[in-house]
Amino acid sequence: MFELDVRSRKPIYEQLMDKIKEMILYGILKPDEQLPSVRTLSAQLTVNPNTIQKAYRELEREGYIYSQAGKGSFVAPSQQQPGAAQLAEMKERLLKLFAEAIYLGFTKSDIEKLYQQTMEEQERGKSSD
Amino acid sequence: MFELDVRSRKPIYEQLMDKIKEMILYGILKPDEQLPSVRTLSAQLTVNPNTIQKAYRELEREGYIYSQAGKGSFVAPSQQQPGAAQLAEMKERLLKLFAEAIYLGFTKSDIEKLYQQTMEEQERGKSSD
Amino acid sequence: MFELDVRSRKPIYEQLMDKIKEMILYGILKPDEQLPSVRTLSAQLTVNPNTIQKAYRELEREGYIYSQAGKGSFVAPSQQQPGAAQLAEMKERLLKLFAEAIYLGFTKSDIEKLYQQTMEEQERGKSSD
Amino acid sequence: MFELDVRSRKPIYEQLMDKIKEMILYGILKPDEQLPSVRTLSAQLTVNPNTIQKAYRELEREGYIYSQAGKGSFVAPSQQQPGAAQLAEMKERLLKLFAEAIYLGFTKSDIEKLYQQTMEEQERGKSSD
DNA sequence: GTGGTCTAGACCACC
DNA sequence: GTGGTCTAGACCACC
Repeated sequence: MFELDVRSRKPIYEQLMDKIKEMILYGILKPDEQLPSVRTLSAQLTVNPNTIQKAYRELEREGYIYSQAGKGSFVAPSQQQPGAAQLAEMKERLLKLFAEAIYLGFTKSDIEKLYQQTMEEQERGKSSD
Repeated sequence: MFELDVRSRKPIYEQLMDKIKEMILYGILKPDEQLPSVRTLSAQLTVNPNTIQKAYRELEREGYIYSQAGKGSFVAPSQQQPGAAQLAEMKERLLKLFAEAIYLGFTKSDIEKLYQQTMEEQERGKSSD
Repeated sequence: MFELDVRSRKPIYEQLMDKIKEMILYGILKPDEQLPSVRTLSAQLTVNPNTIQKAYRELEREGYIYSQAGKGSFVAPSQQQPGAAQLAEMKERLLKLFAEAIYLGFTKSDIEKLYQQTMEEQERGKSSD
Repeated sequence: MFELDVRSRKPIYEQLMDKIKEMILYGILKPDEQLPSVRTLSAQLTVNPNTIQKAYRELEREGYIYSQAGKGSFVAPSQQQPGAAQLAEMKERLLKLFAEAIYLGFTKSDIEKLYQQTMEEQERGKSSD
C-alpha cells in the first residue's frame, strides 16, 4: 500500500501524510471511506503507532480526514469553501514553483499539459467507483 | 538586502537559501556576480557565520552558486541543459502541487495567469541591467 | 427532535447531554415533563442504548433531570437556590471565557448584546406553553 | 509556577495550555518573553517532555506562542485580526455559557461586573512591566 | 542547549 | 477494536 523511506530527511509522518493526501486527491480513497486503523497501519508499515497517529491528527487538522474515537478514521468530503489564507498560501507556493520551473526551461505549454494531465487523473480516480 | 523572520519555523539557513534563489531566478542577481562574503552577510544580518556558511554550501551543492577559494562566492550561469533527473523531479513537484491546487478549486485559467505573472517578473528582473 | 453529528470529535453522549440541557435551559422542555425512554430515543437516533443511558445518568448527576425506577426520566424543576459552589464555579468559567473574549477583541457592548440575546431566547421558550 | 491535577479527567497537556493561556491573557507573560524550555518544565512538573511539547505545539497552532528549534519558545504578540471562524466560535461559547448562567440566576449586572473585573485584571497585568 | 521526531510500550474512554 | 493520552527514553538538526 505505502512505501516509506526511513532514511529520508523528510519525517515519516509527513511522508505518510503526503501518500494519503495523494490517494485522496486522486480519488483512490473516496469520501467517508474508512482508513486503516492506527494499529493496523502501524503493524503493516512497522512504524510506531504514535507516528501513524501524528499523521492522522495532522491530516484531520488540515481537513483531509476526520477521526472518531472508538470508531475509526475516515476520508473527509472535499471542502467546498477553502479559507482565504489557504488560497493565499497555495498561490504563493505556485508562484515560487513556477519561478523554478521557468528557470529550468518549462514553457507555458508544458505547464498547461501537466495541469491537464492532473485534471484527467483526478477525473479517472473519481469516476472509477 | 534580506529580511529574515526569526519567528518562522523555517530554519534561518533555508530562509537565506530561498531569498538568494529568488534573487537569482528573478534576475536580480546576475550570472558571475559576486555574493557578499560570509563575514559581511553575517554582520549585516546578525546571523551566526556558520549559518551563512551552511546556506552557501547548500546553494553550491544545488548548482545555484560556485565558490572560489580565497576569492568568494558567485552566481552560477543559468544551466542551459538541465539534467533529465532535474526535469523529472520538477515535473513530479508540479503534478503534486496541481493536484492540491485543483482540490482547492484553482482553474486552468488561474494557473495560466499565475504562470504569466511569474514570467513577467522574471523578464523585468533580467532586463533591468 | 435531535440531530447528532457522528463526525464530531465530541462523544455522542456529550452531544446528547448538551442538546437536552439546551432544551431545558431554553424552556423547550418544561419542569417535570417526561423525557423519551432510553429505548425510544435509542431507536429514534439509531444510537446504542448504553450511550443514551450514560447521557441520562450524567444529566441526573448534574441535577438537570431525575429518574423514577419503572416510570421514566423527568426534567428537574429549576433550582431555586443554586449552591455556593455552583455559583463560584460559574463565576470562574465566566471570568476565563471573558479573558479569552477580550483577547479576541470583544467589547463590553458585544458581551451585553449576546447576554440580551440569550435572555430573549429563554423568555420565548418559556412563554410558548 | 503551575499546579497540575494528574487525577483530573482533563488531559495534562490541556491543563498546561489553560494555565499558560491564562498567564498570557492576564499579561503575566509578556509578548516575546521566553517560556521555560520543554526539558526544564518537564523536570519542574515531573511530566514527560512529550506532554509538555504537545501543549507547546497546540499553543503555537492556536497562535499564543511561537517556537524556534534550537532557540526556545516565546509568547506571541497578541493577534490584531482574529479570523472569522475564531470569532464565530467564541460567540457560540459565550451564548452557551450565558444560557447556563441565566439558568443559575446571573443577572445582566452580574455579567457586566465580571466583564469589568476581567478587563481591569488584564490592564493591571499589562501595565506592571 | 533548544525544539522536533520517533520508538516501545501502557492505560483510558467510547462504542 | 477504535482513537487519544501519557511515560521513559533515544537521536537529530539547528544555533
